[in-house]
Amino acid sequence: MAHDERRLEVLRAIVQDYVSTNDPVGSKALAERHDLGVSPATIRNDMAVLEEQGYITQPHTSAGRVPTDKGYRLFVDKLSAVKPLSVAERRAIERFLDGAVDLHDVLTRSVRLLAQLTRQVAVVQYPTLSRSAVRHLEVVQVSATRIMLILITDTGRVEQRVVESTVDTDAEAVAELRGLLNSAFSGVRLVEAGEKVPDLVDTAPVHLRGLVATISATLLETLVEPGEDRLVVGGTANLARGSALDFPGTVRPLLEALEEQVVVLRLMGQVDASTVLVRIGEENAHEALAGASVVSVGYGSTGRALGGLGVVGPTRMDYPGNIAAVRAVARYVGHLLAES
Amino acid sequence: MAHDERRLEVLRAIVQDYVSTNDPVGSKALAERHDLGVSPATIRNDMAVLEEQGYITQPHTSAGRVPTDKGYRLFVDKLSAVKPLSVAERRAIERFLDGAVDLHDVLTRSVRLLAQLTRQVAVVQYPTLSRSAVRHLEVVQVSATRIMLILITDTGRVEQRVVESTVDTDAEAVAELRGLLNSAFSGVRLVEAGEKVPDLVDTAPVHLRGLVATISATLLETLVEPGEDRLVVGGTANLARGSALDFPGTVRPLLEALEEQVVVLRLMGQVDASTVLVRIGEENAHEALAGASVVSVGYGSTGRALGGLGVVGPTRMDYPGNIAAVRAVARYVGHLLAES
DNA sequence: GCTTGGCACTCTGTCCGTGCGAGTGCCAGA
DNA sequence: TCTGGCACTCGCACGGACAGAGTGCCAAGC
Repeated sequence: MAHDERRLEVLRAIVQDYVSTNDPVGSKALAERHDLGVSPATIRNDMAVLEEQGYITQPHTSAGRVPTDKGYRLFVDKLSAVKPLSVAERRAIERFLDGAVDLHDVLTRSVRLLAQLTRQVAVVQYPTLSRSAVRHLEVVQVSATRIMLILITDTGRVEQRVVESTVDTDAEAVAELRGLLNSAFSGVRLVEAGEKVPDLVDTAPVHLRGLVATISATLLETLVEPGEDRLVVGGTANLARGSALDFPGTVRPLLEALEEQVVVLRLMGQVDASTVLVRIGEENAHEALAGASVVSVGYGSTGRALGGLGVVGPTRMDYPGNIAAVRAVARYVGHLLAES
Repeated sequence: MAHDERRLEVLRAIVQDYVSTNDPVGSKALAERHDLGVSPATIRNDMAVLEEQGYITQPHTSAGRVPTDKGYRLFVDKLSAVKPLSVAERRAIERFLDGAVDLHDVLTRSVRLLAQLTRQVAVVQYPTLSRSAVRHLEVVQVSATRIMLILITDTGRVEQRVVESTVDTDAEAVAELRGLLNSAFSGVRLVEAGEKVPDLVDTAPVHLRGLVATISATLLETLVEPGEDRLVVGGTANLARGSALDFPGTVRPLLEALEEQVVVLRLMGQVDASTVLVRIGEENAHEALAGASVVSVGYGSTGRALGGLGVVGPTRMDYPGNIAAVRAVARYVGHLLAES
């Protein structure tokens, strides 16, 4: 079946040429640029079969062929080798990320780096709160009747809430409360901490019980329904590059989806830290992303993903390169967050 | 000088028509749509003068006239009345912003709201750290040799840094340190707090002196060189609306500038809370913004601006409407931040 | 049976010439 | 000072011609 093999080789060549030139690719050009060992006429026959099978299509008669979503899918699954990053790129990642001072800084730098490496739109999700643990709970008295609760997670995220209290509170009570909360919750996963809140009210020393009761609702809310997960987006300027060619109508729906965040966050919720997920065109099951591909992976040192990151671009993208870049950045971010 | 007056009336009509229709406007259309009381021929004479003075220009012979930057400037300064927001809009602002739980939430909502009201790109600056005061300084022991410093400002911003310590530290010392820092810095402006750091090292109790010395460098850095000011951007999808018409080449440089942030932050540094600043086209003195206008104002309750917010769009924008929207949102954000 | 060269066919993108309409500038008259 | 009229200038849309790219098919060769 040298037959089938060559046909796949033709598909690979089509994808590679189309990705790099952005022109529908014809049989003659293929024969010239690749050593397929056969004439254009033979390639034409193969192309006819590939088209019938749905891997490629022609925009119009007398134009070259263009891969379909299905064609890219086959390419990604079977035809593309992992493209390792160059030493220089690897070093650039380290240099770029090493100066980060806190979580926000790490994520901002990552998103820029990723956008630069791939020349696509990059997205990085904040570490999911539901998978994080409490590092510290801080209580600050803002005024006589207002208390601020600050949650710091093991990944460095900070969430804050202000609680109105009907009773006056003194500094000593605040200190006690702080101790109470931290001995109860430090190191505990957020979900589990949430479950423990009712217990806390019951077991608190009598003189603190009122205070604990007052803050418990807000505390619970902070722990179990923490502000929606956030997303850092970068490199949107890359959308304005070949837009007319890459995105049929306009980039507007895509920009809207990126700002809406919720769509992308749903995608990011599906990643795990070991395998890179590639969603091509219609596979995205969301209209705004139908013309786009998403390459994403989870980051996190221990195997469980703390969050996801990835790139969004036209289906006509350099999959091997983007997969490699996304994986490399994710790995490095994972290391960084494990350290801090 | 009824002369000059009518001529200005003509300019105003041109700006209004051009903003709403996006077509170069001719003398005939002008005479029809506005009650200027004179014939198209007269208007043509006025237009010739306006063109000579540099207020309007024609894209090519036999096209209508289009306002120049100078024309918009005159319109903004002299010809446009403040357009008060409708009650419904005012109520929408309140409804939209009232549910915010923390600073990030306030700013994110504001930027969305502003983008929606103006149909332009909206930007909101985080409260400038240099103008904020310390609300609370928190010290958390992360491990035996690592301490995390957390700065909470009176505007609700949170900055965090990890300090490596060579000496082991116990919980009691941390608590003492926390007390020391807060009694020294609570309520003090960041800049001034930074100046007090050396004193602190000298006056600290002997048993804490080593610890204080260890953290003082990081503390100083956190107080006086706090992470660059941040910007929240929203509504970039609005750039993809009439782009071909509004922005000559492409929106790419503009998107890049918005992501770079530094250019926009510099603009925001110039605002104050009382007057709305309008920069039109070339006035922006930055290439990427040369084809755009920026409407910005500071927010903050007390008169001193905590930060800036505004919109960026094509020079062909609804100035009165955008000015009103920007001012209204800034006022409301100021109230919200003063409360919390 | 697979491959190849040749050939006719189809379609797009481009160039050019034409006609139309919008809008102007100028001038003479009110 | 305003107004109506008129000639003039362009840009743009339309349509036909043309070149070029690429295909599909067929008959011949290995």
